[in-house]
Amino acid sequence: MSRSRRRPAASGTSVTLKDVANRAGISVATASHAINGTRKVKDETRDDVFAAIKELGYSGHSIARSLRRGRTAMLGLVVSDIENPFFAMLASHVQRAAAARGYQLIFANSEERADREREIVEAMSAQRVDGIVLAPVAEQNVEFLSMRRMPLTLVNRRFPNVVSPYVVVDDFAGASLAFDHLWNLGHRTIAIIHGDEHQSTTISRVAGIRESYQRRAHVFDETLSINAGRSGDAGETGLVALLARIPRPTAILALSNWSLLAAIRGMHRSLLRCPDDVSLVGYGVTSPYWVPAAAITMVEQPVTDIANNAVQILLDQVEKNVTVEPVVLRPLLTVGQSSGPPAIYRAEP
Amino acid sequence: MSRSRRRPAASGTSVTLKDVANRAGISVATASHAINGTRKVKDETRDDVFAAIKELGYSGHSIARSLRRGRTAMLGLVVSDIENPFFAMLASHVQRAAAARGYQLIFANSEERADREREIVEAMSAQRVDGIVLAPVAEQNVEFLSMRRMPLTLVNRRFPNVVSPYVVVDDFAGASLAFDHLWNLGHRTIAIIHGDEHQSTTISRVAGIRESYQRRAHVFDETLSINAGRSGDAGETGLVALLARIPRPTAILALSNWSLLAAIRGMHRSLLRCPDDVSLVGYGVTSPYWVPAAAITMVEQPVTDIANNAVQILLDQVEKNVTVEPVVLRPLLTVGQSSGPPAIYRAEP
DNA sequence: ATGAAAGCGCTAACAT
DNA sequence: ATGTTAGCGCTTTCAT
Repeated sequence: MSRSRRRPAASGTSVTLKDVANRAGISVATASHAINGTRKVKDETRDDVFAAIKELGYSGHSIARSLRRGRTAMLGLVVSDIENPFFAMLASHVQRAAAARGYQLIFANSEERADREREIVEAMSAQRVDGIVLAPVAEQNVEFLSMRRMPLTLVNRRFPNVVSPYVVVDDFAGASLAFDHLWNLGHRTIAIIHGDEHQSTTISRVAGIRESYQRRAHVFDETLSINAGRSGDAGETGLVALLARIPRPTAILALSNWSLLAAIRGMHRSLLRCPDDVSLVGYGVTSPYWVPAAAITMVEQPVTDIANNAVQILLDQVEKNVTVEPVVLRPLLTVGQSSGPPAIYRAEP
Repeated sequence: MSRSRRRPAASGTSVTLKDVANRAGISVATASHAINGTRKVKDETRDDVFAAIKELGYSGHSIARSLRRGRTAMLGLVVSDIENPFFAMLASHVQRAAAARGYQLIFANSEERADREREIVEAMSAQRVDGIVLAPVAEQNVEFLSMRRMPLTLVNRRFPNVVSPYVVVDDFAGASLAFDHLWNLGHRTIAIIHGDEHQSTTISRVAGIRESYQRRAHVFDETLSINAGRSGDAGETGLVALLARIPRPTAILALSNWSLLAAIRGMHRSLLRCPDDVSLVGYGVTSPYWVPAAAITMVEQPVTDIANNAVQILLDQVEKNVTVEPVVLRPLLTVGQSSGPPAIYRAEP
């Protein structure tokens, strides 16, 4: 006898597994097993189940499944600035990699703010995502997640004092690659524009430049180095001043996406063209809406590899409960049309 | 007596509401009500509950809550190209608006492909999101969601034959705005670059141009119109050809983000500068990594308003079950440094 | 090869 | 003001 005195879920006309089982004339257990392939089911029964599914338009209830299984099949992705083409591309590829392995992606933008990041990781934690890919802002939020045993993979930046799997690019090597390219072309007066000096990426890249000079028994002229930060026009303004010097730097090495933008604008304002007036090498990603491939000589961050590796080692933790090793990827120098020998080697004196 | 013969959820050491209730020496009902404020609880008891929560590090289980309540507090966002700065900004603002109202955001990128879009909406549907903000690709997928009674708000594009709430910008008015600006400066030979001709946005914008000519008893010279599509360099190449014409167009009107990029590249290749050689007006969004505000005269899509309205009318459907009216926003012309009177009005003949 | 039924952790109707 | 408990829809153990 049916009492039905409770009608909590606003389930509407939602069709459940029980409905499917009834329609197929079997038990919910068998229906479940038929769907998931978790145990042998007679072919005929299985066909009945799928027929019923189709007829009723059943589509499963992943919330109920998650509650029972203790897994949500959802991953979190936290980026620090979705308008930065690097993170836009990262989001795109992480989402694709996650989907390919049966996971949905919850996405959020911390806007480089530690408090936003805290809210986000707490919300994702409460939402019981199975793991998080995090482009971290504040060390303390990483610790919060570690404390709660949340499977975690850091990308882009990492913190020396925090043990957590990460996927980064060898920025020291990348900067050296760019420097060697310019040096071998004959450049000796190279302007450097870099991002926020507190970030591990900037530190490694600048260290790479410094070491490249040392290796050649040269001194790194600090006055040729500009901090473009991550917003504002300090980089652009600084570069304009630098390009007005005599003798003028023969090359510009922009060590981040934002720096590259500053460099392009500064050159434009100085009415200089590359590679004729000055060579330009960037560091970051290429994307149609941003810098088209091969237009500018670039140290390319392998964003697809970063995304794939991040998802891979995150799911290794989630599914196999395996302790994973950090991944350090090699950047690649793509020679484009923006760099060439310094003018002095060509025509005029 | 405890039997505990089942240990399904890999819950680890997860602390539940029951633990909190035990610790506070009360029932789970009271604990629940204290947390949610769903009924009167004695102040002292309430304090005990929150003390217990803090001590045990309890953080709720939104999966269980979702199952019981029939709501997930999650919204879906499907964009067609996350690398396009318009959608990157949209994602950022939709996520923020959703978070402000207590909703998490599931995000996905359809890459302009109907089949990807289908997978995505099916997955989100199975995930029981409470509603979806969709930048649609295929009409049929919109119908699929309508059929399943999924609360839905379309953005950017809409389909004439589908009834579904939407938030769009008045593209007809926006194009007229841009045209009037150029016309009033004295331009009469205006090159048009637009996006994919099958999209409703392109159709409205081009119609706006056409009508603007008619209103002035002029004929729209179709040979001045270029289709830049949404990728490739057709726009750039077409523009270079157009700018080689004699007499040269005195202005370029780029009717989409992608068209604007094509225009900038085409001008660059033609060694022309704006506004001195030719005026340029764009249509889309401004963003530091893309086109900085005020650098280029632009019809700006009010992306923050789009996002806020989309979330607003989506949640009106979800929470109030209200039938909502579509929203048509007015675009805004921002005059920047890229447009001025045609050269003929200034110095040379 | 299949079923019966116990919960996953929570909310809320029905108690007191 | 608080407690008891059914049940959201599913997976999975135990039993047949």
